[in-house]
Amino acid sequence: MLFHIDAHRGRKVAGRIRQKNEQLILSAAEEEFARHGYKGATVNGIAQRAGLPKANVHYYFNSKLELYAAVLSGIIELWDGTLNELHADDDPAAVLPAYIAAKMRFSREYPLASRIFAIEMINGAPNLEGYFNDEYREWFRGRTEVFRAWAEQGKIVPIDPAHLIFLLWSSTQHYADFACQINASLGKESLTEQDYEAATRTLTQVVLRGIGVDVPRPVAGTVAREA
Amino acid sequence: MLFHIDAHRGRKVAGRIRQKNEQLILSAAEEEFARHGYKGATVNGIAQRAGLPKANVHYYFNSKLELYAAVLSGIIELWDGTLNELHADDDPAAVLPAYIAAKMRFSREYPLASRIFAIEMINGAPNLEGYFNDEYREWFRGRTEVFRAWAEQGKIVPIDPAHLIFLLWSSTQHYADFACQINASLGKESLTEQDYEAATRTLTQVVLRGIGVDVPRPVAGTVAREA
DNA sequence: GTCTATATGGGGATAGAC
DNA sequence: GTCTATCCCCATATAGAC
Repeated sequence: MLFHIDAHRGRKVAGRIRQKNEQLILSAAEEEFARHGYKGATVNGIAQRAGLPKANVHYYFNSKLELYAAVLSGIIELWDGTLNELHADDDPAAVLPAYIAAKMRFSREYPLASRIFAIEMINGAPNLEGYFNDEYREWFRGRTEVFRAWAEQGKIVPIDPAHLIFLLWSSTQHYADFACQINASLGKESLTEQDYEAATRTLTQVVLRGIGVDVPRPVAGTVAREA
Repeated sequence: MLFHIDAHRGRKVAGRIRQKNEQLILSAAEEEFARHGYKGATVNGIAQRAGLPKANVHYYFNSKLELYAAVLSGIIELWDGTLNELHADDDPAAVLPAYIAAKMRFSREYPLASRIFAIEMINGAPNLEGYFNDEYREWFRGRTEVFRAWAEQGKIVPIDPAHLIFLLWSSTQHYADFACQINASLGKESLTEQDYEAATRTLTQVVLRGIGVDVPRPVAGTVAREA
């Protein structure tokens, strides 16, 4: 609780340094938490990865738990949203492929976020007390209604919407969370752009066809059968 | 390294006690590792759950890591096998529903095993060095060949077999690993037998239809529309 | 074989110099 | 704002009595 003397110039510089360091720490923490879980990650490891002494981590984030909470809240912000793009009057043949592609892109771009979230779920979400509340349940019910409406309008076959959503979530997140097993199965160090395209295509194909929607022609620009 | 005096009766009793205690510890360890991860679980917690003093855990399993390895190896034994039931000359319409049902049953009966395996994967399988070797890769390739053969015989539509397998794995394991989120979404404490039936049915329906196999009528004995 | 008491190390957190 | 040195707790592991 110190106040600085030279407010105008001092604060600007300090603010910049603070912002930079906090970001450094958050990125390092994300990596460590994803690799070792909450308990397994150490403040020391996070500090080293960030290139800072351990005490600085405690300076910016009072405790390890507080730091974890900050990482987690950043992830939650990223999380929601995508599924909200689907509406009852949409054409599933158009919006579902977009949704699957978005989720796959997410798995590829933010694998660490996906893994931290997954570990949190597996452990019973001990740090997300407030997240799964009545509001969440209502939101989910609203999302299932979209699929139910599609079925009623004959756009898709009658299907249990909740379990279909779970299928979409699991199959896409799998590419981030189980990357290790996937790489081993395919005999690669990591997946290429083409692998992700193949995964997205396969998933889209099975799901759309699976709910009775005609599979659209590949989007212009996608490799079709050159390989 | 003590030897007992009354060998014949003593050994039998000792063996029985040992077996019972080792089983108790393994079960307790499974629970703790699944809830808190490797580092997060404590030998104390495991001992308490098993109803034994901490030192006894070290007596039966020399170190925490050794105990974890024992738990993990039990899981790996359970793991493989199911996918081996599929053969090129099978009828996918018959064996795929059985496979999906078996995986779903596994998720329901051994959720802890599934979660420990999942955490291990997310962390990059640090304790499964030997597992993902050339033999594994070969095994996986063999499994993909089954689907390729089905496609060639016109039993299913042409599809990327590897990604289809990932879809089967992810969507079924999800019910064990993300039970927390699933329960919250459905507004339940835990899923009922009916929920699992609905999940299995939905999954089977989407996948079979998705790869161009006629969805079979519900198996005799299954509740069809009473609810 | 069982259990209490303890050694040892590592990790989170803080004091206090700069 | 930054960083070194240190405190203290807790977890693994073991020694040794019973």
